[in-house]
Amino acid sequence: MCVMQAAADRLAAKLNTFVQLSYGELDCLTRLQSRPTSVKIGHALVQEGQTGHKAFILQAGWACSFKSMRDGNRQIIGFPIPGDCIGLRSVLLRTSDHSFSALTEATVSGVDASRMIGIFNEFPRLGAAILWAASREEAMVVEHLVNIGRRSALERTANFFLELGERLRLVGLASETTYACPLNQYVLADALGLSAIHVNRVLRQLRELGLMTLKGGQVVIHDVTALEHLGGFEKQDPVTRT
Amino acid sequence: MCVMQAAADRLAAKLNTFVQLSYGELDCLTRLQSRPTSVKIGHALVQEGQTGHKAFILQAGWACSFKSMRDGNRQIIGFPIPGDCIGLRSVLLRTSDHSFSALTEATVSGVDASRMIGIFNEFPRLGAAILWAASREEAMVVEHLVNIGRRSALERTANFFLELGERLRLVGLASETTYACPLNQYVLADALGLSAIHVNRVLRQLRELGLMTLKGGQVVIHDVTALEHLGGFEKQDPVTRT
DNA sequence: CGACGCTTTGACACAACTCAACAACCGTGG
DNA sequence: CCACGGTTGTTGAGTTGTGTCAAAGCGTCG
Repeated sequence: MCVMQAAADRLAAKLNTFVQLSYGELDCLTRLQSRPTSVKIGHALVQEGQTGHKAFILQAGWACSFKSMRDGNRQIIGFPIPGDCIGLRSVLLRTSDHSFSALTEATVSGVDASRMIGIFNEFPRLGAAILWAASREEAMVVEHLVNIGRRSALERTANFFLELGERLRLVGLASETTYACPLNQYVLADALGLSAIHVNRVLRQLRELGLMTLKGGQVVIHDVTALEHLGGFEKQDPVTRT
Repeated sequence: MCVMQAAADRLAAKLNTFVQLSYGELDCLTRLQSRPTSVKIGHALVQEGQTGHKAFILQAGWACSFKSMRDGNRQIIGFPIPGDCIGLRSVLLRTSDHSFSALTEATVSGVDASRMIGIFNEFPRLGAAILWAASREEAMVVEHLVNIGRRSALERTANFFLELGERLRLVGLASETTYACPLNQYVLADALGLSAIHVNRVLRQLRELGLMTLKGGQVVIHDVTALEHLGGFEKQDPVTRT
């Protein structure tokens, strides 16, 4: 087992949960990525409408993917956390349909787009693993869609923080009831499809109900069961390997 | 050019727009699919939470993918149209996170899940093409998310019918200004994140503004420019082949 | 210290939901 | 042929959730 290697490279660690990767495949993944570089806060990684991009693997820090609209509003699609791919789709579709920007100082490794396609010839299993990762990402977007489309602001927010917590826990960045979360109320509003002011009201309500608190970039969940019930949250199935 | 073959199989036709497929690859696609079978209206193709499914290619008719919630509500994720994959993700993730059901009489071809994985070894380029198709699908979900999250009911509905029209036009099922659309107001409500009654009011408004009409399963767009402006609609980029 | 970013609060407006009823349409069976 | 029930569409009245505007509180950092 290549534990060290897996720990050093979050992408490998992630794909490895899906298919058991060989040394050759792990090596290919390593060569695919450039040396990690750091990104300043607020800096855009991928611009909407751009062509011929790179993709990135987020190694540390927080980012968000979003689409901005003509009226100046924006909708945040998701928050990549360490280990997640950024802009994978833009490599395949050749043109990005949304932007990415760093929410905190972050470090990313670039992935060479042209070599990406070549992988499918050289290491087909790796291709399947990447497809699997893309599918997981899409499943998250679907969850997000359901959340916004069919839940009230309160339920929606509860669900959001539970889901985020679960994802962070999978990569060791959250405990059972607490995690660091640098998202401010404006960012949350853009993610939840609410106004920033209403996010504030909702957070207060969650606090007053004794369910959870977001203060100083720290989420603390006081009553997991009640919060899960409110948010209509169901635990994810564990991953089965192929 | 295998025009006949491409026309006979909608999946091949679709993937072929991305990578130029060889005879071997086209043949593989054909073998991958079972003989088309017909599905009764309202019948479920994939059940949420099921494991070990097949995927399907929709050859004719309408379907929808949706997630249902504990309170009986549901959110429709998308409407596969002929040529689209159904349940591709459930094959990869091994467990489906949402359901599919037929909205009209439909015909589908089954795809064998186990062989699906094998494709990546035998025909890597085909794997890349499938990944590309999955990416397109995800881009549609993202559009849907933005639509629901950041647009008013009126804008949202306008955008929805324009987007649907464009997709149908790509497969020859819509003209510039009109297309058949068997979706009733309840279904539209579940897709747009609105109540059925409000959908009715919005449709009336669109009608009274002289923008578009939905009557008797037929969408007629009266003023494309104005509708596009209202819905914040931007035409898709044409596909570039690899 | 002031400036700035973020949070909090209140008052009010408006969009969208709910409930309740009715109208049009369509296939079915008498 | 008409009467019927079921489904879908239509409309109005009243309620509620969420957005908007305006202003003040708080921390942090220069």
